[in-house]
This record gives sequence, C-alpha cells and structure tokens, in this order.
Amino acid sequence: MKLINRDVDYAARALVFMARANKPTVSVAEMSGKVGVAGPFLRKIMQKLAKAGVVHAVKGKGGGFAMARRPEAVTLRRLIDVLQGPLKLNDCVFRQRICQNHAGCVLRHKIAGMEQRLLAEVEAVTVRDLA
Amino acid sequence: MKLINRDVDYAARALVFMARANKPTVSVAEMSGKVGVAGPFLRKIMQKLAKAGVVHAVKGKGGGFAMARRPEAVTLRRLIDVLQGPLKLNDCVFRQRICQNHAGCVLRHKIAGMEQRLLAEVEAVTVRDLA
DNA sequence: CGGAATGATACCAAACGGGTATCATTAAAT
DNA sequence: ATTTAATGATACCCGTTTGGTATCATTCCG
Ligand code: FES
Ligand code: FES
Repeated sequence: MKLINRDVDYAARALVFMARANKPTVSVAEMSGKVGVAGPFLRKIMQKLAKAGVVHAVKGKGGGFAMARRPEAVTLRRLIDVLQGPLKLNDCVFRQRICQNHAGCVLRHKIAGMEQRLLAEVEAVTVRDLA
Repeated sequence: MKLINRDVDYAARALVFMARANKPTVSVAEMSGKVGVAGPFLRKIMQKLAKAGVVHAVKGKGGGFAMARRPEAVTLRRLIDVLQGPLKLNDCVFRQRICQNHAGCVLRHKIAGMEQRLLAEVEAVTVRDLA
C-alpha cells in the first residue's frame, strides 16, 4: 500500500531539479539523466503536470518546462491528485450487510477520519520542503 | 490506494459475526451467507487467521472457528498485518539520487512520520469497536 | 463407516502498474 | 524554407497483483 507511486516520486524529483536550476525552462533531456528515469517516461509525467497547470510547457527549440507556481505552492497532495488520482482510503468496503446504512458503519467512519488526517499531512508537504 | 483490501473487510465482518454469536464455534457455512461472501473464499481467509492465531480452528463434524482472543484484543492493525502484509507507506522511493544519503531524504522522512501516525490509528481500532 | 467440517494447494481471469515506441506538432536557428 | 530540438498525443506491451474458484486431503463426531 504505497502512499505515492513512481510517477509522483519522479515528478517530485523533477520539480526539485527545476526549482534548483535557475533557468527559464528545463528540457526533459536535461532532467532525465539527473533524475534517473528514462526520457519518454518522464515526458509522459511532465505532460500530465502541464495539463494540470503545475508546470508550464514551451514547445520548439530551446523549449522545455517551467514551474507555473512557486515551489512552496506545489503540495504533495496536488502531485498525488494529478498523477495517481485522489487519495481515497475508503472505497466503501462494507456494503449494506453489517452496518445496514452507510452512515452508521463504524469502520468506514474511522477510516474516513484517518483519510482526513492523512490528507492534511500530504497537503502540508511542498516542493520547497524537498529542495 | 485502499487502506484495507477485501480480505480484511470480510475478516472484520466475520469476526464481528463471531463476536456476536454466542456459540463455542461457528462454521464457515453459517457465516458465508450472513457475511455476504462465497464459502470457499471465506474459508481461505479464516485459514490465514487461524494460522496467525487470531482464531482457533476445530475440525470435524460440529467444528468451525472460534475467536482465540477477546474482541477488544483483536486490532485492525493485526488483521492488516495478517491478511495484506505490514502497512508500509514508504517503499523507499527516492534512491541515492537527490537525497544522496538515505537518512537525509526529507520526503522519505515525512512519509515515515505519516506511516507511524497511521499505524497508531489502525492499532486503536478493535473488533469490539465494530460490533 | 459416513458425513461434516477445516487444511493445503493449485489454478484462473481481470485489473493495474511501470515502461517503451511512434508519429504529429510547434517554434527557434540557420 | 529547411533543419532541428523540443513537447503533445496515443497505442502498445508485459509482469505482477488481486479477487475468486476448484480440488483433494485430513480430521473428528456420531
Ligand atoms: S455501508 Fe458502505 S461501509 Fe458501511
Ligand atoms: S534515499 Fe531512499 S528515500 Fe532518500
């Protein structure tokens, strides 16, 4: 039950790299070596980040990616949301059997609480913290 | 990223059923209907619980399973450990690239903290709480 | 002995995750 | 205008995990 998958991992590394590099844009080719991940794969990740507005893409020669927000404004939660879907501990696992009505299910309620607290924690971690 | 998988779910339901039933042993046949899961599947789960000492198995006619401990002594954490492996959020996802030395990796450290707090929470939930 | 229960194991199908390859599009440099 | 360096968009592959079923062996009560 990994909290974050490889996409989030690599994205974090790339963003840290970008935050450190003092350049308007950074190309995937530049990053892939230092980040330790194959180029095409990293590109796919960066594309998702671009679509989500976390980074800004510049096409053409001399182009690349640039952070769209300041490092301290990019939370781990956002990366998780974008790259592996919203954090849901709860898939409503008991169904109408023991607890009858959804709201009354004790376990579900407890897990929901855990989810809330975990969300608050991933929200508190930013790229700035990692750089 | 489910916190618990179906095995844990079904196990919890079965254990609640057993805790409520005032009988020395309960057979899978009795439970499978009420719990809402196919017999053979539930048996496989109960076997794992028996191996782990959570329940006690009685073979032969009139046999079945009985709780080996009181409901309040069976934690959600134990069920997770037995049925889906230890709860590890952390798979050490950054490797010697950005953080260089393992101990210094900020993200890893933060996730480890989250894991600790989450473990404490699942430890606090018992079958008694669900019954 | 015969039936009712668990023990152990093997198997299967679908979903998921991590990763690669390919072609199209854009824009700067020459 | 051509070339070249970059991203955009897809399609595909494959190994692992997961949820679930089937089968046979073993034990114990009556
Ligand atoms: S009914 Fe969905 S968890 Fe109780
Ligand atoms: S080295 Fe393993 S997470 Fe930093």
